[in-house]
Amino acid sequence: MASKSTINLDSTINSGQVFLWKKEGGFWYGIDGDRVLCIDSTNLKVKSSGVKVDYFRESDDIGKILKSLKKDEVVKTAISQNEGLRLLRQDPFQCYISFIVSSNSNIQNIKSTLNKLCKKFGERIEFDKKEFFLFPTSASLAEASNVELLECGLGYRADFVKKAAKEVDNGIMDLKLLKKMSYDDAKKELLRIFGIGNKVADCIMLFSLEKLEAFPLDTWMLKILRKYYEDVLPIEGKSITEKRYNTLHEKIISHFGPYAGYSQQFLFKMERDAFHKKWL
DNA sequence: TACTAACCTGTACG
DNA sequence: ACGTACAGGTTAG
Repeated sequence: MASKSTINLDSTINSGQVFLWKKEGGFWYGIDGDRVLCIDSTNLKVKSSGVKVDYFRESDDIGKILKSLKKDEVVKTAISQNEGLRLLRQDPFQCYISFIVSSNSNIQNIKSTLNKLCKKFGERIEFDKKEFFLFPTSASLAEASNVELLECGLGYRADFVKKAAKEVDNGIMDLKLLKKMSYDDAKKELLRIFGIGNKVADCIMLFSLEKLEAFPLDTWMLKILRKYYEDVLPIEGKSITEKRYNTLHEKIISHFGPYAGYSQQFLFKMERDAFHKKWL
């Protein structure tokens, strides 16, 4: 079992998995679906405005997971540089929309757009004598006008967001159900959605749908694989096609093991930090 | 099937 | 001030 004291909040929040967090006077405040989370950075006490969930995945056997991950030397180094980095268990709908918004964008833009979406379409609540806007419901985004969505800075993704929200709102896309499905089946479902490709599907599955074998391959991860895994996991060609993505993913699972998603998170964090890339 | 251009926004740089 | 480069994944051709 993970002890909360082993979690490094700063590393965890600044690792590209969440966007709606801000630090104010020793406290981290974050939006997760229909609630606000507040975490004391020093003793990691969690206060929440809504239902409690295991947001920090404390029920994971992190000792066992880390032991498995450390079989790989590069990951072992990445772990030593980021002790306490953890995967989070996010609200599925927020995660689904967030990573659709993330496509072909960067962390600063994603954060800005998601904040605007919350402000325009989310419920306003007071928590800790501060004002917050919860993540919009699928219904509110499904009904949103194009103009309003564009005002949030979505650009051509406005169409993606609206259609994706509609699919959830009318029940055709059942995110809860995807949690119970296999990796392959859940992925097939997500890929139906306009605006969701391989990378975004893997992010949604890893961060909110209990698929620890998901290994999102973005430009950074491709860079990492070429740099450290040239011999074990060679990538043919310059770009990554659908077919290559799938065959590579299978090889990744057999190399990194069933918790490959955790490996990905450590590697991603390490490499972006090495290039001094900005987080939240 | 495989490759490539187009897509929108915000920021940084000259 | 004004253009140009760049960060990013998915879709459509």
